[in-house]
Amino acid sequence: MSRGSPTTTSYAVLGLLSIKPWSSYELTQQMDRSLGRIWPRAVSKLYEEPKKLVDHGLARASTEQNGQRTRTVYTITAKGRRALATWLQHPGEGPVIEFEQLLKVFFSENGTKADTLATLLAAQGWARARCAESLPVGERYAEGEGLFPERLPELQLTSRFITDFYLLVLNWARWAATIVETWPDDPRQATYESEVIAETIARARRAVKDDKTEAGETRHVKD
Amino acid sequence: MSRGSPTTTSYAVLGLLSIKPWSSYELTQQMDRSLGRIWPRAVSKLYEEPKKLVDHGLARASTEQNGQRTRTVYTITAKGRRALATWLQHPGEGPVIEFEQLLKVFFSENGTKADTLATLLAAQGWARARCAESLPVGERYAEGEGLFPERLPELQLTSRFITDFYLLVLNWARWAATIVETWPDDPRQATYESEVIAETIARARRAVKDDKTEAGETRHVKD
DNA sequence: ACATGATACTCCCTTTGGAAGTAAGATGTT
DNA sequence: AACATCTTACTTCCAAAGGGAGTATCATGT
Repeated sequence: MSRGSPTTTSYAVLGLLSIKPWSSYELTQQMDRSLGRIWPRAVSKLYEEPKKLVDHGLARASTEQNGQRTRTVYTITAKGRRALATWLQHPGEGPVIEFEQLLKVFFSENGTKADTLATLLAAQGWARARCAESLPVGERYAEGEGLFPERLPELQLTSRFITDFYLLVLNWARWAATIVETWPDDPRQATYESEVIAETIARARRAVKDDKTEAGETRHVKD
Repeated sequence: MSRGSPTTTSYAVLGLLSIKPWSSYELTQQMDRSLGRIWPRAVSKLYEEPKKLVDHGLARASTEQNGQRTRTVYTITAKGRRALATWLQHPGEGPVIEFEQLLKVFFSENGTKADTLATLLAAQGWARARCAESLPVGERYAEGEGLFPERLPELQLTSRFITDFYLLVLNWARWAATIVETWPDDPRQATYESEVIAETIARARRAVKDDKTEAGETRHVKD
């Protein structure tokens, strides 16, 4: 009656258990607040996942009583810690993105200029809302009051990616809106700018060729 | 015997049909080459989707014969075009990202410094490989030879986002590697830099506050 | 006392991923 | 010409996952 082999989601939950024991409700909350930004999972599945970990011997469950209510707390096992370490030995897959607003921009010619502008505005709003959610969390860490401060070496890396991703969405949507503003009302009559294409090609070319340059930090500091 | 209501994937396929009729195999190829970068879908589902469109009256199927082999070609209907236009009237959801390598960085303390560096190197490789795939496509468009050049007003917008996303992954992974290089062998003994946290906060703060600035284009040109 | 929100889950049905498979045509190699 | 390999053109199957709807109990607000 053993369930299928552990998935990446299994390891995500196991990784949280490596920090401390969590109740299943707390796990869903914690995923929603942090990991869900880079590995989003439905709540129902988050309740199932720890049970699978227990089946595999990677975690233990204990039940607590609060009046008529029970709460299940999960704790990582030594086998779980070893499994996590083994999982970390393989680099994992690159990012997968699903961007519905961009999909709509891709098919703009089937709608109106106003549709496209509204979509780009919504993308901007999305990015800002994400940053607005992140800010107080970051500020709490800066004040020395964030959760699990011993994890800040990792958190500084992951939060930088997440924030920059939001900024990418925001800046792209703003830039794209300046272009779509110049479109005629019928998107089918829009024209493109060869310099935009050329700039995009130049950026991709630099990435492919920049194998030898360790300029990452310089670039980031100077932004 | 009507299937469930159209999904975003349905509209993605319908959008491709709005450009021209496609056989189901061609649809899978085209998704793999272009739309799959921002709306990835499994091949098996891509074969199913056009059948659903036909069920809903949004497309028509016709069968062609090639020796003993048949091929099914799908064509959008007028109802399909209207449905697509209606779908475009609603802005859609912001991006969802699943980044397994970043998840592993998040749990670095359970592995070794070398694990983390390998993961960051793999992320760089991923980004470069994606740019290397995109380059010849972009260059073909620059030479005036790309597919569906009448769609270049849209393509210039979407390809910019996609390329900049790859660059984000590449530059972040390089920058993160410079930091992880300074870590001790045991990641649990690593320290963080408060300036990094502060910079991330500053970036998020600017995004939330920059409601009034239309600096998108300037920023992009100056990069 | 009652309403509302939070805690703490479960169930259900649809969508989706991806591996494995089948079949026939086209091209390459000997 | 025979065979191998790749491409075209799909289908099937089972596991993973999404998300809505639901139940029950505690805690807080009015």
